[in-house]
Amino acid sequence: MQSKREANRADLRNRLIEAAEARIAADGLRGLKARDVTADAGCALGALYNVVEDLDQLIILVNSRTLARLGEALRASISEEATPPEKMQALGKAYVDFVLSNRKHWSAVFFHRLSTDAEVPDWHKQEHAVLIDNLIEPLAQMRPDLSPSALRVRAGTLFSAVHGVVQLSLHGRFVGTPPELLASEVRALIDAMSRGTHLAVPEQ
Amino acid sequence: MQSKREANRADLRNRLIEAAEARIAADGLRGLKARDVTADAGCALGALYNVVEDLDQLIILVNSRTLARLGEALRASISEEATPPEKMQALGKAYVDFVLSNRKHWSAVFFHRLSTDAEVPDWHKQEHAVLIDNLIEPLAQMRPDLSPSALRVRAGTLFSAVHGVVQLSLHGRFVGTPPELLASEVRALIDAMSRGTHLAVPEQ
DNA sequence: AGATTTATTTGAACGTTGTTCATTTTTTTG
DNA sequence: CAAAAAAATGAACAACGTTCAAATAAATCT
Repeated sequence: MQSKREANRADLRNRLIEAAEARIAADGLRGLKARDVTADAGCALGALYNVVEDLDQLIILVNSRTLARLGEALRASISEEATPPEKMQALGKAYVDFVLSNRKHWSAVFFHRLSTDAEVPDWHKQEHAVLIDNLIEPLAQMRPDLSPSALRVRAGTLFSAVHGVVQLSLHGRFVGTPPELLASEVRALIDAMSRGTHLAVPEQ
Repeated sequence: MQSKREANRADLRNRLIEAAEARIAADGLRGLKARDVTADAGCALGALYNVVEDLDQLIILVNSRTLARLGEALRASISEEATPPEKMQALGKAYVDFVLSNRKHWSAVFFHRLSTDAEVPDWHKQEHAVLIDNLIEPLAQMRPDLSPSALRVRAGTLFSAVHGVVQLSLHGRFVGTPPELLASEVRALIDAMSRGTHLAVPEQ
């Protein structure tokens, strides 16, 4: 059997991901050093490259986990009996809450840029869908005129707008919403966009 | 006279800023290397540190120029006789246009993070005010109920929302607005927020 | 103008990165 | 249990940003 090899490999991989996750939580993306994570995971420096392509790919694996956790938080925030506008507000609040209690991890998801040419793998791009998946159903109820594809577009715009407010509030210089007003401004934004976004999305 | 010293100093500083500006335009923030800019500017590697604190500070100086150009583009986009909603739409369009034709420089402004502890100098934080300055007057006309400070907050939120849509459209993975729909989605967003943002901003 | 002091420019050298690869160690196979 | 295959190791490398003693240039003084 070759299961021992595979098991060890998977074990080390997980230890590295967890070490990287902890380092990012503590010191942010910039605080992630190959020598630190390998020391934390209890392996040699070079071992990292047996189990993972790159430091970049290790970051992607951590971001993948973060997106999964965020997706779960968003999904859990909507109760079946809420009205569509209530669901949207719940999602907005859940997003803000998640960001506030996972700031470094959230920054890693949205600030990480690949070093050189390399492209973000497709499977990881797809994982970002959790950011808008839960928006589509309530939005569809409020906008029966929109086609499924137009709905996806508008949901993406809605998320992006909320995300922008959150991001500049925490990372922006001077122009962002003051953090103590973040929650209420996001509420106002979602309110405005839920009620007021009645311009059509051009098809095709 | 000691003007020759000062002149040379200022000269080199400008050459370095321009070299850095060109490198950022070509290769982005990650493509900015001390050895490259000093070679481009025609000085020794160490000379950079006589004239500028840091590579980070050099980036800030480039970003400062970018913000000035952006501010000018925004100011120029509003015609005196336009209605407040028209002014807002003009600002939104001007922002999108500027980003599209200055992508790398714009990314540098919003993605640059200082390496270590150091804080962004206050004068540079203040420069970001150009992003919302032109929004306040039309917004004030549409929302006479808001106090000056509430107006600033709401203008910041409005800008942040538009900025988020633009950013995730260009840099986002999968969830952002498709670039070909960016202009129309920003229009819809501004329309919604201009007409619909009627929730109060809590004072203090 | 020439000598002296003062300031600046220089690039070799340092410390810290991510990544590689010959060698050693471990695991699997015969 | 020996031979073959795979994986783990950490020294070495290249590419960074940054520093600093030495060299060069500018300003000041007699």
